[in-house]
Amino acid sequence: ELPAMKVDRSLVRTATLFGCLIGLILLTLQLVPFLMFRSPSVDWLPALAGVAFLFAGLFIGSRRSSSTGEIKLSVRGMHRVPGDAAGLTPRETDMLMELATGKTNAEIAADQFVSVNTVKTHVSNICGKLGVSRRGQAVARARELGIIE
Amino acid sequence: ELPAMKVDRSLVRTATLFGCLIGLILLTLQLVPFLMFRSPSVDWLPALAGVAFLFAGLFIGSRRSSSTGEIKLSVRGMHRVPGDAAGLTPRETDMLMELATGKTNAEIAADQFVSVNTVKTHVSNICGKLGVSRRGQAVARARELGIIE
DNA sequence: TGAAATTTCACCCGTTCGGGTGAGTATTTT
DNA sequence: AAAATACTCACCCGAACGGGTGAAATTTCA
Repeated sequence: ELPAMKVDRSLVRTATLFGCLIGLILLTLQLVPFLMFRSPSVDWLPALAGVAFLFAGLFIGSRRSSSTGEIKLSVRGMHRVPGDAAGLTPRETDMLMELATGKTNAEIAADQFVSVNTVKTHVSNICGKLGVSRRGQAVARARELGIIE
Repeated sequence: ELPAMKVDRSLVRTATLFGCLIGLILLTLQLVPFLMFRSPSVDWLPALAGVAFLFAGLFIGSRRSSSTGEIKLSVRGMHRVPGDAAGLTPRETDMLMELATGKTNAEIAADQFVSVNTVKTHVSNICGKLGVSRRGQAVARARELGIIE
């Protein structure tokens, strides 16, 4: 199998934000004069490019799997992450990293672009797999197992 | 100043338990024949020794300050512990160690022989000193600062 | 392609946590 | 001895968490 394209998670996030921002800016630059000054001369090419950037950003951002450091759409297979040893799925490992920083479920949800309920489910599953009952214990256990740091 | 008598925290706990156990055993060995067989010949010296051991164990156990690794009644001064750097008191460092294991306030309270309210106060103060708002963040921050591990 | 695994989300309910306030005791320092 | 610091405990309330159940969409893999 091909080696997965390694991309830093923060890099992915930055790319996502920039993609969205560029898209919005380009879009705004085209829409504002049109709406404000009734200017009939609108270049639709930059506008379309803006929309494209926007969706590209959203697309990449929504599919990023940060724990593996890979973008899902790049390659498949070869997912050997620390969490595997404990039977954790890639997504669960993501959540575990967030847990280790002491974030609330709401904060994790915002970071990972999912709902609070989803985060709760993941955390619950993590606790089950690590044989603990609370998030704090999960972090401590994960450290013992070498999943973290 | 005299150097503080260094005593490992688990050692202190062990000493406490053994003190209590020895006291109870000695006491039982004297009381059982007395109560069961109405034996009038009771050696009171071992019995008293048992009581002494018992109270010694309870005394040491109740005053142990585990974070410093010192027994409070030993010496005073010279309290240089990791937590000092962050302005944490010895007791607060104790609590921090407990926090890192993911225990609940109730569990910590039981371990440290204080009330749940006391634990809450300590945790709250720790969070304040570390500039965070939740216990999970406190643990993460403490790790960054090298207070833990 | 079809079964298994993963990821996503919702709702309820009881427990735990965090923030604030106040206060008494004990220890250390000045 | 007085002041400062540390430790202890209590109560209230809103927010966060944990446990359980159910379910649908997606992805992975045989």
